[in-house]
Amino acid sequence: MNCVVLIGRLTKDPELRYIPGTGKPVATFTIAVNRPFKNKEGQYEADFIPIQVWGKSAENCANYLQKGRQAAVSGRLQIRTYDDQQGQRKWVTEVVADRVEFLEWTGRDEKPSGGQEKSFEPAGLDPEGFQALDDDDIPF
Amino acid sequence: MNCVVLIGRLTKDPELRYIPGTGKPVATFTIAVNRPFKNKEGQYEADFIPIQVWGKSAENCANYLQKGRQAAVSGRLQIRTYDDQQGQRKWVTEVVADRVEFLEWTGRDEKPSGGQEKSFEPAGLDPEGFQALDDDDIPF
Amino acid sequence: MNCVVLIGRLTKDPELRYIPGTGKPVATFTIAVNRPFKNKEGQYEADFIPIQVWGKSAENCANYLQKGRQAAVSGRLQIRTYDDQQGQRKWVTEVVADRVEFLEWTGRDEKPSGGQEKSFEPAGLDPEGFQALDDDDIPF
Amino acid sequence: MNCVVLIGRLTKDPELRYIPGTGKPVATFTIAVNRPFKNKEGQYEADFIPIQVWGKSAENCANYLQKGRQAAVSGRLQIRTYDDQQGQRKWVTEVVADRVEFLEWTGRDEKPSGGQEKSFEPAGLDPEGFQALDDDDIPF
DNA sequence: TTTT
DNA sequence: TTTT
Repeated sequence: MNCVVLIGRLTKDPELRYIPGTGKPVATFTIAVNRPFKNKEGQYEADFIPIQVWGKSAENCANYLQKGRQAAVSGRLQIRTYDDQQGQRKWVTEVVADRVEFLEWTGRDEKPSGGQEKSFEPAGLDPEGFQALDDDDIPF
Repeated sequence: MNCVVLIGRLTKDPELRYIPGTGKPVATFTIAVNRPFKNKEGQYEADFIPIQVWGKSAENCANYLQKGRQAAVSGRLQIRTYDDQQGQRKWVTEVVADRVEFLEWTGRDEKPSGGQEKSFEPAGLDPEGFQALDDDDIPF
Repeated sequence: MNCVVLIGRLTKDPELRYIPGTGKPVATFTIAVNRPFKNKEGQYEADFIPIQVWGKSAENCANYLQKGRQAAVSGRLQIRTYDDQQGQRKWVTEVVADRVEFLEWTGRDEKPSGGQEKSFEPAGLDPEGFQALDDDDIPF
Repeated sequence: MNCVVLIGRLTKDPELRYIPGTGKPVATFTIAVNRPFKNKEGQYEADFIPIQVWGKSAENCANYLQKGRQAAVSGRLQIRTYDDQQGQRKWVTEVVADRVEFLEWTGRDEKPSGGQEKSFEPAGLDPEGFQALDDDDIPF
């Protein structure tokens, strides 16, 4: 059993790539999850948690999410190892999402300046956004 | 282990009561959680899940949540039995929340018509909204 | 978002059925999830939570789980309505599992009486036990 | 919202320390969480996830958990930074547990050799094991 | 090395 | 740098 649920805001726009060979889409981004308590300095802090999403859901994230947007993510914790340029073994902990929900939608904030907006659909209305990911075995 | 995380919209304004004797606040409401797939008729459906919140968090819900608002709830599943007026034993399943986050805030949608708005703070900025509930043993 | 994780013991052996027409397997059982606190009488209580499992995982549950066994279940909360024999509308809350893990194995308690035992594999070693369920739209 | 639920086995005995000054107990250990799918080589792998537990629950873990034991952990993901001996900034991801359940108990496997056993109570029967942690602001 |  |  390995379940994670997070709600937070993107620190940057998602990055979308396609795995060479298979063409499988994968999106990565980081969300800032606010802590529910203050630190010693009386300030709220956040945890910055890297997210990995595969398949059609990855493309939805690339299309509909941007820096600052709020999202809910469910998935599993995964630890990945790699060797850096100096040959040092490194560990990365990330959440492999099986589901991403978009918690803000342009229905509300569209046309602030009359400009053309990205169409923005909540994941809850997008059937393609919900498919399970089954391609976790391809590391970067 | 008994963990539940839900995101949905309130079907009505929360109801706030105070337990006679102890004065302990408790809020109840129902959230509509959209299902991520269509039914046979090609329609999305929702599950309507009753929520129970205790303590200071109950008062925050009563102050900041209203019908239609989006909220994230974490807590535990609880089954409560009672006998109805006809003496029939009934079962109620509900989520006893230990945490409620408010996912929309008037910073964005304030003054749509110039009317006076409820002040609306995200739970993430309200330290009082995060305290753990410790009084789950008082049934209705 | 609708995520549930439970750990408890089966109150009875699972029941396995096959949906007429599709032949889709579905298993149902109830788990007793102990509450982490005492009631007013100083006793621990449990919540008895109905579980529904589909597909190959349903057959695994029927084969490997029995009354008293401990299991971990993850899935989503679902509320189902039906009309009883008296034409009364009834509500049932259940957890539709997308994953069931078996937390005890006969490696430890095998052959208590020398009798023939069900073969018992932990879910963690049974690749078939992990497949996602995709057939949640068939109500009973 | 930041919820994690894991089930796995301890890779080593827990380490228990007391924070200088406050005397607050904190236990740390790593659990191996098996992945539900095989890698390219046809082998199952595991994620090794560091856990941090505070307060009375920390002492319970130190007393009742050992290398190889199975445990269920719920809590939140936290990312901690520190500077190593070379002055390099490092990131550590860990789960701060608010609840640990012990999934095996000596009631079953006691006296394999007639030796004296640690008394072993499941967390579900140990009221002290369930108290909330409120001291997350003390880093190592 | 970050979101609001 | 790991559990069963």
